[in-house]
Amino acid sequence: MPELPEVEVTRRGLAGRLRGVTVCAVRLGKPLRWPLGIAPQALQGAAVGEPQRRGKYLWLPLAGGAQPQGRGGLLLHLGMSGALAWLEAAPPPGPHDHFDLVTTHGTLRLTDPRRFGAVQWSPAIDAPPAAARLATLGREPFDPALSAATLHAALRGRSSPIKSVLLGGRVVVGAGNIYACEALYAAGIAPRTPAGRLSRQRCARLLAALRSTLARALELGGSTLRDFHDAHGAAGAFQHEAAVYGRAGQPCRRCGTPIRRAMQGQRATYWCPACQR
DNA sequence: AGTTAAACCTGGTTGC
DNA sequence: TGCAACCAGGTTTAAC
Repeated sequence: MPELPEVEVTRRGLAGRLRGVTVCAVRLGKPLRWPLGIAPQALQGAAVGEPQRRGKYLWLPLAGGAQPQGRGGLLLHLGMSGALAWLEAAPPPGPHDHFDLVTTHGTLRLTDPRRFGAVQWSPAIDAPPAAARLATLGREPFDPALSAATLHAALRGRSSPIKSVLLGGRVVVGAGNIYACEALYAAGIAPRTPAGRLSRQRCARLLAALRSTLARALELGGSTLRDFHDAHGAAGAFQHEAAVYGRAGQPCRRCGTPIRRAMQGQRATYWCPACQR
């Protein structure tokens, strides 16, 4: 679930709450995608910093731990079904609670039924292993340096469908299956169009559509299909506004043509065959 | 190098 | 009702 808007909503919900907070303990549940990479007790006494986001990853800085190797931070990913919660009084962990950062002021808890999520310690965001995770990521969608011209140049020569390229995150990060479908609809571009065949003008439309789609999702607190909740337990509302995602067979909100669904690279793609060319 | 398929997991829904 | 098959927000690895 968690695409850029959901991760950013989570970050904003935590921002300001972690100031002056110190780690008391780390509790681990079932294994997640990656090992933590450090002994949990080494993080005891570390001061928690402000969370940062890169793509769909969160970076939580830690400083001044009881042991010098505690310095660094945690790289977190919510996977498909993860959600982070800030709990001032944490109940005992449930069967899907796989990571607790217990602090002096509350507990940061990762709940993730499918366990595609991850938490990994790294000595710095630009040192391994975090750096390796982030190295292949494309541009941030709201990076002012990302323009229609740079997007057009990055897509040149690529034969993959534009939908797959958006999902890949190596050109521009942030769009997952929901927002890739929605942005392509807003841009009027058929998802199977070879990426390298988009004109510069269509790249401009796509970039604007991606930005407006993600911005609208941020306003609505993201999308909650099932598992996602922000740091304070609130669900998102964007799913009620989706124009194509999950609407196979229903009429296009613009022209009435039934929305189509097809598998593309092992993922379901939704589009309007009349509005998207 | 670029593209595509399969794998990682659990739970909910659908269909026989 | 029971059970098998299929589907789901993402990334990583292996195999063309």
